[in-house]
Amino acid sequence: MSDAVDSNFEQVRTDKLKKIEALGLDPWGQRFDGHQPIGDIRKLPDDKPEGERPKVRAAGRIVQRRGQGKAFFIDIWDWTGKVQVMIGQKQVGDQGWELTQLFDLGDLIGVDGDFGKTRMGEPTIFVSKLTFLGKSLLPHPDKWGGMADIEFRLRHRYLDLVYSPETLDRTLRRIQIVRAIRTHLDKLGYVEVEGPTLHAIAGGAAARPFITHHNTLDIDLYLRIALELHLKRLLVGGIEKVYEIGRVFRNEGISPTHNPEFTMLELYQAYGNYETMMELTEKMVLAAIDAIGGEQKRPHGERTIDFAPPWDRKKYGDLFQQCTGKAIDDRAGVAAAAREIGLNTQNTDHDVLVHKLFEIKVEPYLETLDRPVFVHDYPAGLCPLTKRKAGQPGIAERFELYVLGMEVANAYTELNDPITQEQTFRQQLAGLAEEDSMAKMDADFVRALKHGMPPTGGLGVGIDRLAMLLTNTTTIRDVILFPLLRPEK
RNA sequence: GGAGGCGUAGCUCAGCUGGUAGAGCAACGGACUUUUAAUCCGUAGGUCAUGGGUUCGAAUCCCAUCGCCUUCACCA
Repeated sequence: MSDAVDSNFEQVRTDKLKKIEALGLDPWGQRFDGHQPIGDIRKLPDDKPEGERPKVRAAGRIVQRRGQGKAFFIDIWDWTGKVQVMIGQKQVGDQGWELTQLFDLGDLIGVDGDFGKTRMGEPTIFVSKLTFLGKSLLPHPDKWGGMADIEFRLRHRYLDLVYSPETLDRTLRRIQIVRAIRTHLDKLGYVEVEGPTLHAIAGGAAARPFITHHNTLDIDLYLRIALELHLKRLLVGGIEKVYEIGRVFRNEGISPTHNPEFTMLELYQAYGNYETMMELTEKMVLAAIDAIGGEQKRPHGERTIDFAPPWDRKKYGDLFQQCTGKAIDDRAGVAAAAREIGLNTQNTDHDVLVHKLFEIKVEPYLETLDRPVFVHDYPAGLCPLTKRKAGQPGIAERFELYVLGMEVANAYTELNDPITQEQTFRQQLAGLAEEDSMAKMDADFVRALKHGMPPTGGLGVGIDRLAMLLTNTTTIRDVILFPLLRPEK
């Protein structure tokens, strides 16, 4: 961006600001009570004859202007809609007319007038009184060109919200989705809590944390990578149905489906298991869909997702057999299939090998499905902190919800056995690479478990990804208002 | 982090195998009291991301740097 040119535009507008002051007006505006949402005004009858028209008061941003001699037609925008206002020289007086000459695209104004139609049939506020509410010193994008540059839109999200209707729409729908989830869970008797964001030990997931520092205590702290370990402490404390919707931070790559900070729902129900969570997940997502219009067949990019219940449930092992032709416990067959596609089978755990094959052979198949599918009953080796199925020590009670191949939810029958938990912590630590060595034994958490945690069903949902799927958005950066960007130089 | 692509006026974009930087909107000056693809006449606006190099001559070719996008890897 060229400073010389910017300051030129800015200078012109600053000069106008001074002229507005010279008119005795406040160029930054004052409290302006009682204005009606433009969307509401647009619903008023606009076919009344002059004299019987509804009186209205609106406030908004000037987004388009058409001068016509002694009359101006201006479109003002607020977050509920857009409406044309007509400003006539006779109607607003000398001061109002002089002010009108000083308007720029982007300025904020308030209008009082009555609502009707012009001769051309356009719903219009015929202004009797103008109030100046705020000057814009920098030029806004023009309405016709719009905002096409992705980087420009991300760095000027405030403009994107005004000039890209889909951005505002998507933002509001995401908010409705989250609110519907909260309402649904509250109705079921879950309570929402707020766990700490600064952790002495970043646990609950396999991810690299961000490091920060507390000055007075003089200790390094980590931004949380999961909500899990504190919510489980609350289960020990008797809070039986608990959830948190909150930001977690993972110091990893950025992609259309990954932002370094993102919003997770984690939920735990004492005396439940993963089946409890499957039922809950389906109902909760359907409640969210209801909140934003209710269509269960939803477009997503080139595809259509059909959320009509009941959603399919497929066993991990069955999918594996279907897509690889090998039984999941066929050690020789799995190894052979792995070698066939160039995987190193030396010193690799059988279950780990199975999952690599799953990613390569099964996930592409899951991407082809246009309905959500619960994949359940995972190999126990993949989820050490999950309870085993009764009588099947090789199978863990876990499911993941896949939609178009995207992992949206992950749920477990949680391990509440502190002895196994502690062993697993130790095994993980022993096998960690140098760069992951910030992971530590969470002795305090194990101590909590030793006081007795109920058998529990637990669920995690990536809220951003769910919002993507429900709002037909293909990049996570468009469901997050301020995704991480490198700072401008 | 690897590989590819992109970066021209405030915004949206042209600019061919190297030959004096363009348009529309926005802006500025003037005209017009009912306009709605966006009235008419005129004016101004650019270190072509940044820094090097090749060349008589670079927005255009080469190298490096910065930023964004796509993709792979890691994850949710």
